[in-house]
Amino acid sequence: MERGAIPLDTLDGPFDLQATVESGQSYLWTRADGGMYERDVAHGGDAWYETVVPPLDAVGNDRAVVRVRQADERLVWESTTDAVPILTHLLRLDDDLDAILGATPDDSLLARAYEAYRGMRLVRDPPFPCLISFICSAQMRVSRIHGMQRALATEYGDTLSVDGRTYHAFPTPTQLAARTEEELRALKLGYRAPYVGRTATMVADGEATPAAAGDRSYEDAREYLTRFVGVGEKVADCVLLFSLGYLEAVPLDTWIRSAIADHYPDCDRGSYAETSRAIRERLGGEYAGYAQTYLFYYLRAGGE
DNA sequence: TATCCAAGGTAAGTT
DNA sequence: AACTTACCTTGGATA
Repeated sequence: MERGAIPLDTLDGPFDLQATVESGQSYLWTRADGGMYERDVAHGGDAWYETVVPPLDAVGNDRAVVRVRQADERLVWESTTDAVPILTHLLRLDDDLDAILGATPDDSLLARAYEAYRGMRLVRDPPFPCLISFICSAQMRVSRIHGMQRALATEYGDTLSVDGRTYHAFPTPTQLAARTEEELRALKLGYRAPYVGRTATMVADGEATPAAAGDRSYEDAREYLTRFVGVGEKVADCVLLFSLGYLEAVPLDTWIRSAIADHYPDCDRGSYAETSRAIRERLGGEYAGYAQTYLFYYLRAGGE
């Protein structure tokens, strides 16, 4: 594998790999020590994280195995190709985090969340795996969502062997579409199994693709994504925020809804669309999704 | 040890 | 359009 390192002082603002990868935005990385979401890694800890990256339109890469760890103020990587453009894309190393956080409103809850997870960035997950991940996320715990994605990759994705280690790529739409509902239920997807199968079939058949939402304005893009089975407004917002770069998207999940009830009650406007507009405005508009993701991670970890 | 419950919601059926 | 209800599974809480 090729090796390299990205000095973190070349970025605009801080970076925290553990917070970025384990905050519940992406379910496509695994920690090499196996402790993902379960055993604590101190912020700034030096665990290896690894993933198989599909070809990305924005990067122009071939499929690649990427391993990365944060140590000594650097992002150290090993990869089957040059990982710098891939990591820059996936982990949003090109964001000016100081400017983004600086542009959000003066708010004591947000300030505590920013302080607790200083350096956490949003991710840019590959669109199809992101879509499937969040279809699986309905009424499910973070660690189990991750387990489902690992099971899908292990069972139905390509197996790669590099330097004596085995990696599993996330299944392609065609690979997933070939599975029956019963097979997917056997992976403990529950009632999400037919959603995953039918959505994979839609993509495999060329009927629609999540990346196609990216050409639209934010609310049109959200509406577009709800054509996929198992995708409502909340899951659509997750795909827009964590894959397609709509940083204004604020997924109204259980945690942000409780934050609205406790801290921004005037933003509860009844319907998803109207509440979404109100909280988006309250969290600063353009980068409201950054604020949402800090709040989600902070509140889920027990912060108040 | 047994039971209960909520987990990053959505689809389908009613009013 | 807004409101109900069913839905798989399981780890952790409660009895």
